[in-house]
Amino acid sequence: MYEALIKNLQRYVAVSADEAATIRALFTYRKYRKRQFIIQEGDVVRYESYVLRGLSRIYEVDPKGKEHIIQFGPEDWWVGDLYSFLTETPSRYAIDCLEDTELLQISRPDLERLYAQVPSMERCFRIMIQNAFIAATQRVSANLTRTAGQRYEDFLSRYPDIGRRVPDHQIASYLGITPQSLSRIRAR
Amino acid sequence: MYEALIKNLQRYVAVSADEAATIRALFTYRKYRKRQFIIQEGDVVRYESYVLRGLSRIYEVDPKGKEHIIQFGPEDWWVGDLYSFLTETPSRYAIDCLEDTELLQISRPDLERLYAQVPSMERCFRIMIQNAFIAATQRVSANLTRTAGQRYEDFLSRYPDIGRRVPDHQIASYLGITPQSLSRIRAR
DNA sequence: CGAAAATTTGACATGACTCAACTGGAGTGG
DNA sequence: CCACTCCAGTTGAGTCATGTCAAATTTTCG
Repeated sequence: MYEALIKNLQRYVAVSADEAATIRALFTYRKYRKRQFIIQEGDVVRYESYVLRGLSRIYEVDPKGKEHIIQFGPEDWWVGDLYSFLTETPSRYAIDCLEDTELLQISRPDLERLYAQVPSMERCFRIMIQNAFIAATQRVSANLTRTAGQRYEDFLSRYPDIGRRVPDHQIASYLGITPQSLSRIRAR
Repeated sequence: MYEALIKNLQRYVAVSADEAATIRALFTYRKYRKRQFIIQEGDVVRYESYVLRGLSRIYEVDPKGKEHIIQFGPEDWWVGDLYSFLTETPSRYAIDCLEDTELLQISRPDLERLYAQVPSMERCFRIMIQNAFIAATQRVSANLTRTAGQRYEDFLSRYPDIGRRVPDHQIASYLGITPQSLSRIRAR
């Protein structure tokens, strides 16, 4: 089951058999059920997680109790809260599962061991984070330049799969609008 | 003048005298005047730039001709468009100078040489991009959870310096509101 | 000083929100 | 297998924040 992770890392750097063994040794397999929390608000995040199977969501709860989805975590994505993970500070976010989910998790010390023992991982993670940064920048830009309706269409064409797997009100939360507004947009 | 760059890189990794020489050899110093373009929309971005002095803005122009500021680039920040830079694709963004600006620029081939000749740069850029990603994620989250007025206060307390250096209508553009709305928010 | 840019203000339009009610499935347990 | 509940989605009415358009005022800077 580590194969999916290793294949994914190999998109960016070569991974020898030895190195693959090190990777296998440092990541821990873990299963979560639908609705189960991976992280709760206020936890110090101890693991970054690669999604083998399933779907989760990272979200924030505002003072009025409303949930705002920051990101979905489908197969082959990473979920976690880098800020909390790196600073060992309580997280403002919660992560829970929209479907039964299987993860490969790595702790902070083990990630540092990984960088030390497999130097190409430094490059590999640099590239993966770079891609995540580009995506986050595009999302900031879309929030500034596009209407809610356009962002909804963008979302469906970029993540058709997620669009089929989650209820509309979760997508509304990701887009930053109410379920009612999304319903009206869809009715156009 | 390369000292500021090297000192900044040393926040994350050690840099030997030899390595510093390599860095000096691969970055090019360049000056821009206020209002001058560093990148124009449609350009393929050939350089990532470290800001030695001055202030620039990365922005996008929407179909109605309105400018939306994605990011400011003050001293010690990096400006550019990673997506265009990496994919050699025309940029959707423009970058121009709000003040006279001095940059240290590196091209894609030279950046690859830097990674090859100074392996710790792979780690250094991983960490810097990681920080940029965290900041971008926080901005996405703020757009979802905070009102325009709160985002304005957040901006002023996080970047008091930029708040003093740029006119309000540029901050409005960064916050995603009109100058008129910002003026009314300020009047509260 | 004078022109251009930035900011403020007013009147009005509009898009999204809130609150509320209603519809239609999906899942559950008797 | 049906009744019941729960949840997602839709729809309506009224409100509010922000946008648009226009003009007046202030500030900046050549």
